[in-house]
Amino acid sequence: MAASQDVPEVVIERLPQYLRALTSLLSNGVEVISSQQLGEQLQVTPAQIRKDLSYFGRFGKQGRGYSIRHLVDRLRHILALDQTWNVAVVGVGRLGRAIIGYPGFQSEGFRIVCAFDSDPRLVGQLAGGLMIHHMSHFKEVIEREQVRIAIVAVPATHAQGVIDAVVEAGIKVVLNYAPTPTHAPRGVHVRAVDPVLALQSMTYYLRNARD
Amino acid sequence: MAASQDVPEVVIERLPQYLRALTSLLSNGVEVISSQQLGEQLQVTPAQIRKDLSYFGRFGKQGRGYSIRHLVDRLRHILALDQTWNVAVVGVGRLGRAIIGYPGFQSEGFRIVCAFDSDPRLVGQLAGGLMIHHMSHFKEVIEREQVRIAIVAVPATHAQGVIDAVVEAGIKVVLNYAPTPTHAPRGVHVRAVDPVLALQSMTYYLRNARD
DNA sequence: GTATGTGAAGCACTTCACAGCT
DNA sequence: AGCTGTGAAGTGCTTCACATAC
Repeated sequence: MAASQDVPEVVIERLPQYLRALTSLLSNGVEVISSQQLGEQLQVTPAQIRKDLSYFGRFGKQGRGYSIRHLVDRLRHILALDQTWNVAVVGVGRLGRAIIGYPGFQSEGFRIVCAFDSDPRLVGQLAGGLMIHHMSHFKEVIEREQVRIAIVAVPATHAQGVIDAVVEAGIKVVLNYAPTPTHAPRGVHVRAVDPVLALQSMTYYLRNARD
Repeated sequence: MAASQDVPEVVIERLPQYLRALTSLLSNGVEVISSQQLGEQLQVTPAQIRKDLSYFGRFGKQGRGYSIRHLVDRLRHILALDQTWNVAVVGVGRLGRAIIGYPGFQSEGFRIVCAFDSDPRLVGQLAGGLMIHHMSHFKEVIEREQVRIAIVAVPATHAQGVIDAVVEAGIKVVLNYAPTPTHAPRGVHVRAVDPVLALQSMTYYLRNARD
C-alpha cells in the first residue's frame, strides 16, 4: 500500500490492461481468477500482477485467487474510471473528425463534448455533431463543459503551441496525436499516440531478420 | 557496438525519435549538434543519447558534436528506413479506411499497398483506391506485393485470429489497433496503438490531483 | 493443497564521471 | 576548451521464494 506518488508509472500503465481483461472475463461469466491465470492471458508474470496490485491494497484471497467482480470495482475506482470524463478535441481536420467519430472513447466513459480549431472557416460549423469553437474560447468553453482532458489532433508544427494553450487553461491530461516531441510542465501528463514511431522502431528487426 | 539482440528494446524505441528531431533540425539548416542540445529538445539526458548511439558505433566528433547529416544517414540505415516498406491493412471498417487515407505513413516510407477484410460484401470493392481482398488470399497477395508489415484494424474479437493468420503467412511486424491484448510467437513484433488505454492510465492522476 | 502478499535478490536500464580526442 | 564514448556506479523495476491465510 502506498501514496499516489510512490507508485511507478509502469504499474499505472498496466492497470487498465488488467481491468480490460478482467471486465472481459466477467462478461464471460468467470467470477474468480488467480494471478497465474490472468498472467497467462496477458503475458505477464503472476508475481508482477500481485506486486502491482499490492501497491493499492490486498484484494485477493489466499488459496483462492481474486474475485473478479470485486477487483474490477477496485481498479475502476483506483483509476478514477468509476465516473464519466468530458473530453475536448483540438483540431478538426481529417484525424480530429475520425477521433470524434470513434465510438471506442464513449463506450469507456470518455465523452467528447467539444471541438476546437484555429481555422476561422471551420468555427461555427459542426463536426460529428459537435459545434467547432475557436481556440480563443478554449478556457471559457472547457470550464463551462467541465472538461479536464484534451485530445490534440493538429499538425506537428502547431502541437506545442496548442499544448501550451490547453495547459494554460488548466488541463492536466493530454492525449497527443501530433507526430512531434512535446514538452509540458511537471504535473501535466501527456501521452503520445504515434503509429509511425511504432513502425519505425519495428523495422529495425526486419533489418537482418530471419529471427 | 553490439549485435542486434544485445540492444535493449527501449533503445530501439528511442532511435526513431532522435531521427525525427534530427531530420527536422537538418531541414532548418542546422548541421551539427551536441548530445546536450539534442537532449534538451527531446527531454532526454545527454548521457542517454550518447549511450544509445554507442550501441551502434561512434558517430560523433569529440569536442564538436554530431554531424546531423551523417547521423541521420546512419540512423536511417540502422532502422532500415533507407528503403520503402510495403504494408498491408487488415480490416477496412471506419478505422481501416482512416488508416489507408492517412498520409503520415506514406511520407515516412510506409506504402500501404493492399487491404483485406473477411466480409465478402466488401471484397472486390475499393477503399482509398485499394482493392479489398478476402483474408483467404492474404498469403498469396502479400507475397506478390512484397509486404512484410501488417496493420490490424479489426474488432477486438477478431484481432487474435487475424494476427495468427498474418503470422502464419510469414509476417514478422504487426501494428495492432484493436483494443485487446494479443499474443504472437517469439520473433514476431507486435506493437499496439491504444488511445483508450493511454487515457485510462492518465485518469489515475486526475483522481486526487491538484498536482 | 493452493494461491496471495511481500521482503529480499536479481536484473536491466540510466546516470555519472572522466579519459581521450579535436 | 569542449564534447564524445564508456566502464563503473546508481536506481528502479521485476522476479523469487516463502511465510501466511484460506
